[in-house]
Amino acid sequence: MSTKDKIIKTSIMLFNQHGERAITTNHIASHMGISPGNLYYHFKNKEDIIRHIFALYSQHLHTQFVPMAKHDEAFTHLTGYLDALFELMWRFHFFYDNLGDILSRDEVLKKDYIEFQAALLSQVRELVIGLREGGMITIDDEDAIELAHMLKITVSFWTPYIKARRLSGELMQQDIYNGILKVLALFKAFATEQSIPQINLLREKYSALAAQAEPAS
Amino acid sequence: MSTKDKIIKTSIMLFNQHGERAITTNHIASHMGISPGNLYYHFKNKEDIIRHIFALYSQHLHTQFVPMAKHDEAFTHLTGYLDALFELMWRFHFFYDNLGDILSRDEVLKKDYIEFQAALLSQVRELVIGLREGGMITIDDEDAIELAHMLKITVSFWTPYIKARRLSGELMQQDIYNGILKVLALFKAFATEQSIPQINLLREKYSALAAQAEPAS
DNA sequence: GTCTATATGTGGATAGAC
DNA sequence: GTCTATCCACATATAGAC
Repeated sequence: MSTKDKIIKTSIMLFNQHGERAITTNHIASHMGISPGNLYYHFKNKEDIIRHIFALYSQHLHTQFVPMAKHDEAFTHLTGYLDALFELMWRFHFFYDNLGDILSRDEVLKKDYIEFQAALLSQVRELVIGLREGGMITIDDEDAIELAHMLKITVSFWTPYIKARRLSGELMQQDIYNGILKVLALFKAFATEQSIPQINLLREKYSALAAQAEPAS
Repeated sequence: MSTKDKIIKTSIMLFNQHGERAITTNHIASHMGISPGNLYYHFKNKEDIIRHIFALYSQHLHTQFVPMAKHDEAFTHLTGYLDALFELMWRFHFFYDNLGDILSRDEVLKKDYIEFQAALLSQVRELVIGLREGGMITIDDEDAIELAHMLKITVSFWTPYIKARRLSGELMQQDIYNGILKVLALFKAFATEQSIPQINLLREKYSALAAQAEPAS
C-alpha cells in the first residue's frame, strides 16, 4: 500500500475515533511514523485529504446503491442495501459528525457534496416509488419526497445522534442494526397489508442482532 | 443589558452565522467593541460561554415543551408546539451544526446534554402515546419509541441538513416551515382516518408558508 | 469593569538537505 | 520520497494598569 493510501486510511481511522477537528496533520503523520513534511509531499493540505476521503465515500455509495430492478423482491434487496449502506456510513461517520464545519471550509467540496446529495435524493425517491409500484407501500407523490428526505436525514445523522447519547462517544457494531430498525419503522409506517409481515420479519431479525450486546435503545 | 448577557447574545449570533469553530473569543470581543481581557473577566473560557448558551436553550425548551393535557385537541396544540420548537432550534442551530465537537470538548456539558435528551425522549414518547389515546394515530408500543427517536432526529438535525444543501449555508425563516412539514409527514404516516383531514389541513397551511419565498424543497 | 500588552501553546505549512 | 528544522499565523488565556 502506497504512503498516500496509508495516509488516507490512517486519517479516516483517526477522524472517526477522535473527530476531524481534534486530529491535526501532525497527529496523522506521527501516528504513521512519518514526518509532517512527507505528509505534505503527498497532499496539498488537510482539506485535500478530506476531499480524497469524500471521493472514496461517494464512489462506494455510487457502486453499492444502484436502483432496484425487480419490485417484487424489493424488501429482500432492501436488506442488503441497508446493511451495506449503514456499514458505509459507519466507516465514514466522522464526515457527518462535523458536516457543517467541513463543508464551510471548502467551497469545492461543498459543491461536490450538494450535487451528490441531489442525485442521491432522486435515487431514494425512485426507490420509494419502486416500493409503491411493487405494492409494498402506499404513499402519494407528495409524501414520497418527504419520506425520501426523512430517510436521508435518518441515515446521515444516525451516527452523530448515537454518539451524542453516549458518554464515551464510541460507536459499536450493534448501532448499525438499531439504525436499520429506524429505517424499517419508517417504511412500516407506509406499509401495505401485504408487506407488513415481511417488515416485521426483518424487524425481528435486526432486533435480535441489536440485542446481542446492548440494552434496548 | 449587562456585558455578560451581551456576550451571550453576540456569541449565539456569530456562532449561528459562521459556525462555532470559526468564531474565536477575540472575534466575539472585537465584534462587541470590548477587549478580550474584558470577555475573560466575565467568562472563564469559551466553553463556559457555550455552557451558558446551552443552559438558556434547555431552559427555553423545558418551559415551552410541556406535555399535553387534553388529547382531543392534540393537533391544535401540536401546531403551536411545532412553531415554537422549530423557532427555538433555529435560534440555537449552531449547537447541532457541531454537536459532536462541542460535546467532546466538555465532559460536563456532555453529561448535562445526555440527561436532558433522555428526559426529552420520554416527553416525546408521551406525546406520541397521547396522540394515540386521543385516536389521532395508530401505533404499537414498539413503534412509538422508534417514532419518538425519529422525531428527535428530524427536529435536531433539520437545520444542519438544510445548511448542507445550500451553497450559501444560510438559513431562512421558510426553512422552519419545511421542517414542520417533515414532522407532519411522520405523523401522517401513522394517522387514523379521523385525523388525516386535520393533518392535510395543517400541511396545506405550512406548504403555503414555505412556498412564499422558496422554490419547493 | 474594562483596558493594553503579552505570554504560551499549537496547528498548518514550507524550505532545503538527503 | 522522506527527513529535519523552522516559520508564520493565530487562538487561548493571563497580568497588571486604570
